[in-house]
Amino acid sequence: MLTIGTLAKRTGTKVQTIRYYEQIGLLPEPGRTEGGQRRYGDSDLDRLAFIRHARQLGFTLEAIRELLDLSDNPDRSCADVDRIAHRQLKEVEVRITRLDALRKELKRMLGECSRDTVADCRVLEVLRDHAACLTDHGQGV
Amino acid sequence: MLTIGTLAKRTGTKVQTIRYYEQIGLLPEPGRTEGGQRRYGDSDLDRLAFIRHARQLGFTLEAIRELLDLSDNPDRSCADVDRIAHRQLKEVEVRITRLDALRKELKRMLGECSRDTVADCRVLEVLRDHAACLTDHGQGV
DNA sequence: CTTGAACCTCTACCTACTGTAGCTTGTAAG
DNA sequence: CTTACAAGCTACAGTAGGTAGAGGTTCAAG
Repeated sequence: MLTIGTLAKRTGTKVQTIRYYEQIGLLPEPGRTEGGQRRYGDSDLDRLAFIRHARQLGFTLEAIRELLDLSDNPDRSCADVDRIAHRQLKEVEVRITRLDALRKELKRMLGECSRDTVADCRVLEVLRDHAACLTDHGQGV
Repeated sequence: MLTIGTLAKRTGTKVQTIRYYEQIGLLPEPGRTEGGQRRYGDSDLDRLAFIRHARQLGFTLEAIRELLDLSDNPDRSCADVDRIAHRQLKEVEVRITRLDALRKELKRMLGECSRDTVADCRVLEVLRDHAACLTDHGQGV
């Protein structure tokens, strides 16, 4: 039987985060000692490890909830899992594309800075530039 | 004199967001009509455009606050602006690196999926894999 | 003068946690 | 057996960066 602190250390999670996962129903309510402290088993460790790994891969808690549901029904089609993972991959790729454009813009901006006073700072000028800004109302990062 | 709705349309911002920026002190309190409605001038449009453009480049509101402060004191050194922009560039590059690793992992995972039932789904197996997860407690995405 | 779109304030909600206050439990040492 | 104290508990507040809705008021066109 593991205490919440041990579980936290073994999965690299904060104690509060574990209680939070329980609160939102991602982790089942564990057994308690007479005094009311939580005690976990190995299946909790596995489940939490799964959650943390998926989080590291950028899955939202909602997606993880779906994955756990699928995982609990082993006879369902793998295609659902596949679909969720594909969606995640797409999102990651979109984010990368956006960040890359952003990186280029920042580099360009910095390349033009003459390092003089703010009055004629290129960086601020670029940021002030309406032409680029008012015409493009795409999503932020 | 512009209404808040016009300002919103011209900058691609939601009306509530403009009021939110005012609330946190990023935008100055504008003049009001007798009835209490906000009315903006061109300087407000410029400032908001600046904010939105910087947000699109991924700057935090705190960083934008700094940039606006610098912008209001044109005699200060451009180096401060440069420093903020460099910090931003670094952050973006870190995020890209992380996302790219993530993309590779997702692709690898999906490549191995046999599309059978969940019972032997590779995606879930990878997510369950302790070896990778319990040993690496790096920051999430 | 009427209509209705756009404005107002205020409050609550979102994600995914994190931190704090004030109190209780568990455990090891003496 | 007692004591000390780390680690646990609940409950609530706060973070970023907004977004949504209720319920009421104002503005401008027809």
